[in-house]
Amino acid sequence: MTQVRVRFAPSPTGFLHIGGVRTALFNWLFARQQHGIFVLRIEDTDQDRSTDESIQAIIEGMKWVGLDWDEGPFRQTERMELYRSHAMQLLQQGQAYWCVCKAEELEARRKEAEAKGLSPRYDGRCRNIGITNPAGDAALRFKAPQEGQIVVDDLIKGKITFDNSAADDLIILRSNGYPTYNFSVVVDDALMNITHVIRGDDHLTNTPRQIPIFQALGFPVPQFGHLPMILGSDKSRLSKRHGATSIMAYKDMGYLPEAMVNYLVRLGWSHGDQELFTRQELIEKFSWKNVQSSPAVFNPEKLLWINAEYIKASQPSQVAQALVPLLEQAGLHEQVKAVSPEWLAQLVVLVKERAKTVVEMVEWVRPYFGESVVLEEEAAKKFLTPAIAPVLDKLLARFEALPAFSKQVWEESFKKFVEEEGIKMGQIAQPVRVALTGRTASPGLFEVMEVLGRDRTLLRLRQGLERAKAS
RNA sequence: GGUCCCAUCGUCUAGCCUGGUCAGGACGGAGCCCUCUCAAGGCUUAAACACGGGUUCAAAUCCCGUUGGGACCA
Repeated sequence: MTQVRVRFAPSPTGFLHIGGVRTALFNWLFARQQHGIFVLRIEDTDQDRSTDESIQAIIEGMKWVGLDWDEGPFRQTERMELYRSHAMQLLQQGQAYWCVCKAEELEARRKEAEAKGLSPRYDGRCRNIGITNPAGDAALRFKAPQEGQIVVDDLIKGKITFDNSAADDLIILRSNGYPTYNFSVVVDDALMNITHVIRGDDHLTNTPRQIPIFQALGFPVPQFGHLPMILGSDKSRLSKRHGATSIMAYKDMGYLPEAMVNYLVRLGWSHGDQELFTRQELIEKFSWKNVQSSPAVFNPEKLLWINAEYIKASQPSQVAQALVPLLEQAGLHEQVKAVSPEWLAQLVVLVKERAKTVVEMVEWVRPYFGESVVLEEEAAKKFLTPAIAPVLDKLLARFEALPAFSKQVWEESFKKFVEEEGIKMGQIAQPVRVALTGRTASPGLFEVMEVLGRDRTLLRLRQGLERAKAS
């Protein structure tokens, strides 16, 4: 068996789109499962729209989601000679011919054909004239087969039959010497020994145009697999109108790369009822058979849920790593520097089941930096009242009598206190919570105390007490 | 316009190949429980086979057609 070789071939005309990531992901999973090769190829023949920043964006995005490639990145602009020489080969073999029809003429004839209800294809005017040395502008056209059928046995969609009578003699080399898309892909896929061409199904109808070119060039025809598109909520092709489409935008919004991968692969692929997969599981369980042939609507809510699942299940230290840059962005640069990675991980554990994104986590985690805490005015007004001051005072005295912090001991002491005072847990919990965190919603009180430590817990309780007396 | 693809809860999907299940799961929604708040968690619930014909004892599943989406060719 020959080794599997697949490729991801984006054009660098903007950021890396999540649809592109999904296509890359399916290629990558298949390559890893088959112990094959994953090639990254940049399709930058459209020089007006291609930029180096976009190439960087593609690389950055691929790295973030952990899709590593084995060969490349290759750039088509560095391979122009290959396209030209293979085009010339076809010319010499009589499988391509010069066409001197002007663009305007073609347009006019196309319109005419359409008006007559014919298909708007090239009429083959130059096909048999045998122009050898075109004087002015000339494009090279491929002599497409005129009869018979092409059957594509698609990995995802199954057998698809195309009638050659509808095939067009497409241009392979423009009059400016640049190859056209359909030609350069074929040359690249052939020369790179790609065995499985996995791409978006917007390329499905290009396939019967490309197969004869492989054959004319004398290369084996690869297998094809066409992935359905990702749609927005209104079932139109996913675009900015539906929200962020750049993969890196999701990083900035606090999504974990593994969560993105898990969500994207489930968009169109399934393994029974399983929703969450480790990367290793994906590699093992992936199969074309279970790839959906119909398009899928991108659902941000489910992505959010998966992200929350990953935040809960990931190594706290790993989440902490993703959290740090966002904390710094939020102006906590100094505070972050002052604490240990272990304490940050502990902090993550404290809030991880409340935050659905790392960005949300920043807000949850804010009160635990610094000595005192900023009290939310409304919370303080409601819970730190003169009425509660005596109770707080007594509780404080009790805690102060405890030499060191122990979650278990402090919790017991607290509960005993509540009992002895004849009050309800709920009556005192909220004032304490507000004193410690400044807010009415927080993790469990004793977990909070543990993260704060004895000194800060006592300090904040004291400050809370002052505030309660003063109001 | 031509060619091709697609069609199960609002959404992602299982089931389709090899007809027989109360059409299953998940997100989201609703309700209940747990509870020091907020979450998380647990339980319950509403919600779908696009339509029409066939084939068959029996069709989401096989066949034909219709409709509706989409892609490509410019």
